[in-house]
Amino acid sequence: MAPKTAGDQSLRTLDDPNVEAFGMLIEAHNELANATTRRLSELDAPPIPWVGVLIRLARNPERRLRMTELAREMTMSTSGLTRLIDRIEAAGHVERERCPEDRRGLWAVLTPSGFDAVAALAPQHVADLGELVGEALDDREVEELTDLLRRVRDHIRGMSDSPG
Amino acid sequence: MAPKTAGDQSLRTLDDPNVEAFGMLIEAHNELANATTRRLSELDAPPIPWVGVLIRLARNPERRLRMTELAREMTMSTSGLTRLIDRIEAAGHVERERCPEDRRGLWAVLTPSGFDAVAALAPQHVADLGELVGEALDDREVEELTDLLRRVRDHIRGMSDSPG
DNA sequence: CCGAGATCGTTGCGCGTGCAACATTTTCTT
DNA sequence: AAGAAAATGTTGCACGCGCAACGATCTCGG
Repeated sequence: MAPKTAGDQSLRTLDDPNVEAFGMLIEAHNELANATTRRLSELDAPPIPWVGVLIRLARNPERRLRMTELAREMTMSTSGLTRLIDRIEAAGHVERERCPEDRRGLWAVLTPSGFDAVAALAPQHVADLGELVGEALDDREVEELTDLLRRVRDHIRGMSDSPG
Repeated sequence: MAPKTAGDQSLRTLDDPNVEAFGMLIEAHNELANATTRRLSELDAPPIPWVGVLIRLARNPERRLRMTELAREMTMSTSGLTRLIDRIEAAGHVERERCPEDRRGLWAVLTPSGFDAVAALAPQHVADLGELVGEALDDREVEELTDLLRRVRDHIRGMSDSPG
């Protein structure tokens, strides 16, 4: 019998369901993000963060969202969003509009060009995700996955709102 | 009744379970990655990618992995991994070792210092994830989440191995 | 045995992001 | 009403990553 290394015990701690879930979340995310990016770029559609912004704006009845709110929904820093909107605005898909009732604030407003861009990429995007996700999981499982992820997300957001 | 914008129909396509799951995967991943990074850095533990490398090396009985294989497991490019290992090696947690039977290849080998680092951060890491994930989901749900994510990951990996 | 092609890991380069600091405006406190 | 504190969005800066190109080595076919 080969002698064990001294620290083996400490490592067994890492055989933990939550750690495993975390690792799998990272790997699945990376695989899915890479695959989706590849497919989008083959149709010279914009990269994923652009799509995230455009979709969120398009879903809103007003076709507009405040910068900070958009950053929060995108789970990214406000400075990151500033540059992101810079680029999307340069492409003509979005415009900044001053906010009357709070003169610090800005609206990110979807332009007609931006709307067309979403409409153009949507079918292919849906088809891609159907292939990448829908083929791996049946309908019920997809909904379950969404539900589990949402609960994790909301739990963490709730913690950082009132940090321990 | 307010008249509808012309393109509204196209956007309804985006109300798709797979798209929703995709969005939730990104958001949950970002929230979890941010929260975990914050907690690790409070204990001046290394950032997440370091932990990913160290854990994978520590789990291996030989305490070593080939660069390309490690990159594949980390779901990152080999060039990205080269720099990552550069930094971890500079910190003394890993060493590169030439591969006898394939003189192109290198082993990334965990050093005792690297092993200690994993052992030191493991308990806190497990506790953090217990709080971030385990509190949001019960045991069965965590395993279900892991299973669903693994199946998505493997499905995509299978597709890119034999691309359409 | 030799050459074409694949594989391994590294490098130059550009890009997208987060952090800290900032000006501006709003909100809270007293 | 006035000053402190918080919130909004932008900027300078540095960092980590992917892509393309590369030298080195292995593999396979003639």
